[in-house]
Amino acid sequence: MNHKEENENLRKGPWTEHEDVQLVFYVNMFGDRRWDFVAKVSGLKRTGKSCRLRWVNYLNPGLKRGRMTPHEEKLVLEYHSKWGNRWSRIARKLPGRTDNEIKNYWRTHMRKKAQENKKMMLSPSPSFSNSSSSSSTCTNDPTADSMPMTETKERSFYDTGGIEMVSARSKNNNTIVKHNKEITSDEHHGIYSMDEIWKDIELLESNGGINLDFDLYSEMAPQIWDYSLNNFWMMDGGQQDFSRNMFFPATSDQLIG
DNA sequence: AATACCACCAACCGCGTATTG
DNA sequence: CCAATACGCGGTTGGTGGTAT
Repeated sequence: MNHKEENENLRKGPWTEHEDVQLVFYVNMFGDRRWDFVAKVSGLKRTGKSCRLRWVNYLNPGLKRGRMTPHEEKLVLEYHSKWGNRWSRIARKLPGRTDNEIKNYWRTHMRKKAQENKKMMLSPSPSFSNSSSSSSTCTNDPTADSMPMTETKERSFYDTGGIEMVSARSKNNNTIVKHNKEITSDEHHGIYSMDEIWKDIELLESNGGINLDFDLYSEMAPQIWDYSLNNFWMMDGGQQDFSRNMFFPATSDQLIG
């Protein structure tokens, strides 16, 4: 198959449960690193990039679900004031939260704040000191309208600096950040270790080997979803012991419901 | 009941960086 | 050292469900 045909066959848009099951299975098999390989070998008509994103933002069992707690909100504000839009870096400080989640949260949160601020500007009140939110005590007010918009590129209204932003924006600094990537316990919190994965694979193999051709959905899915329903995601940050759980997420309905 | 609006979230895209051959 | 490929990050968009009018 040539590249053009491959591209034409690629799926986009929302993931189906079937695809999720398939991806989870193959990530269990091969780990969450070689995404192009996983994408190919799984037979999913998705790019490695898309697979990675789905895993990182949704299927990863270490993820927390539900609303941000006040404490998390505070942390987001705190770290954002330090680092600016370094979402992945901030996410590392909030176990179970993804950069995407934090970014989305910030966007809606800040949009609200910006609107509140505009109102304040239009009808200034003597009682104005800080906006209603419990948490915005950081030195550089993260609300959009306070930010300069006249740089080489127009900035999004919520694109703020943060103390380290100036240096962090330079290429060199970026590299340094990556090389010195802090490996904290946060990063490993709730993540199924490779050892455990390989153990599982060994187990599978010892139980008659792995048959990649079987119909994953019909063969695996019922047990997976049953299991996940009863044991997996716990909403609102209840005690989570992911390491004891297998890797499978709940369906969207279960997550919402 | 219909619709308009808003908030939230999943997913895509482009680009820079890291890795590999 | 260089080019190709893969990965990761940040910005943006589009869909969906809930709420207000």
